[in-house]
Amino acid sequence: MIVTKSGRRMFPTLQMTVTGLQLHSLYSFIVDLKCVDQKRYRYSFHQSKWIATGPGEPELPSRVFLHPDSPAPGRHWMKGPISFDKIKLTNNQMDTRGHIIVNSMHKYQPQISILKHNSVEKRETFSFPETTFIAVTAYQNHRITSLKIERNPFAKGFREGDVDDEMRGHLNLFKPFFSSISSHFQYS
Amino acid sequence: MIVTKSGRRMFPTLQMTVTGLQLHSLYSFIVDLKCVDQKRYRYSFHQSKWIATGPGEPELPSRVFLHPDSPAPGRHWMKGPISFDKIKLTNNQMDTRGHIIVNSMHKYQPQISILKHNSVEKRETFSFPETTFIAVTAYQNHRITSLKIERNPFAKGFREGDVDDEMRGHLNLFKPFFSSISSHFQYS
DNA sequence: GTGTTGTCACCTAGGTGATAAAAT
DNA sequence: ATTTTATCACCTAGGTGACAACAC
Repeated sequence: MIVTKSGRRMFPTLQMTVTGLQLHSLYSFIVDLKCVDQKRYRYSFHQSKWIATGPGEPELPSRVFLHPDSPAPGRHWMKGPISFDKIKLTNNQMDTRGHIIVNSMHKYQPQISILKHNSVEKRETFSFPETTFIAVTAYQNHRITSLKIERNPFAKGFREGDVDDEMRGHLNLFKPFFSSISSHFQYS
Repeated sequence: MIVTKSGRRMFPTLQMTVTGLQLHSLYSFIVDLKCVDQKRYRYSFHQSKWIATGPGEPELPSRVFLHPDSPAPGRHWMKGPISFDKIKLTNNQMDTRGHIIVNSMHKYQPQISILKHNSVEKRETFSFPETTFIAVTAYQNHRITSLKIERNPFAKGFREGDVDDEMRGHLNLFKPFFSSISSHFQYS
């Protein structure tokens, strides 16, 4: 995942559906990033894979992303997929804009917390392994670059089309969808 | 104010500051448009003014604009000016997008309501005379058109500049501000 | 004649990876 | 040698009034 000083969105977007909430109780949804191991990674071009290369940076002041709809009744959250597309990542430890701070070349696991606003607050935290990533300031793997260019609408300018837009639209019908990672959670 | 089928923002933007709210009580802010008289208007080019010309259209199904921050604690609303820039007006009576429906060539008075979410709900409605307007599908008065072009950033393409942007920036320092109508209310 | 609609060029605002320069 | 930064062209997304065509 690309990380910049001014903050970069995640792509694909973190997204989830949830069932089992109480229709009229208030909930908040919070995302944070857990550094999965205290290791620095480097990409081996020969082996085409990431390799852990020893002790990483110290843990960073942890920031969280509060979903802008929070707090909202269960009814609202269950209307459809909950999208975290406004999350921005930065490697600037002095960031003042509230973005989530990460160390480049480190591996992260997004965590989602559901906060239930009752007389007693209840917090439940969970994560989906399919959403782990390594933060970078420049892509290390050409196939990741291609995937992002193909799937992110904002990178359309880098697509080199032997097919025009209309034809591409038809072709896309046969490709797996990949503009968000959609996970599901059953609240209980 | 221009009105279209698909919905048009208001310009200048409705905006207000409020004091006197309880810091931790929840409030919602609601805007609606009151048809000030059941009259249709036409613009007299000779007299350079609007003239009432008899009975207007029947009252329309009233729609309201709920400020997207609602509900929020008093503390939030008093942090700074509350902007209603997302309001959109339409003349399409079949509108399905939740925009506020108005009749063209009729005069309207925006109303703001503060809803206090307590054990007992309290609603207080008020309006600022400086924000009345007549809805149109095309500008009738050339001086209004000029004002909008001068002040609305999105209309920059229609400014015919004998001065470049940097020079204009300096000149603007001497002009009265007119990109929003900012009113104040003391809650009690 | 009068008012409305759809389309357009021209903007604001901001999200992409490429690239060269800089930092480490 | 490796990683980071700043800038850029090229997009998405959507807000302007002008204007010609249209409806009544």
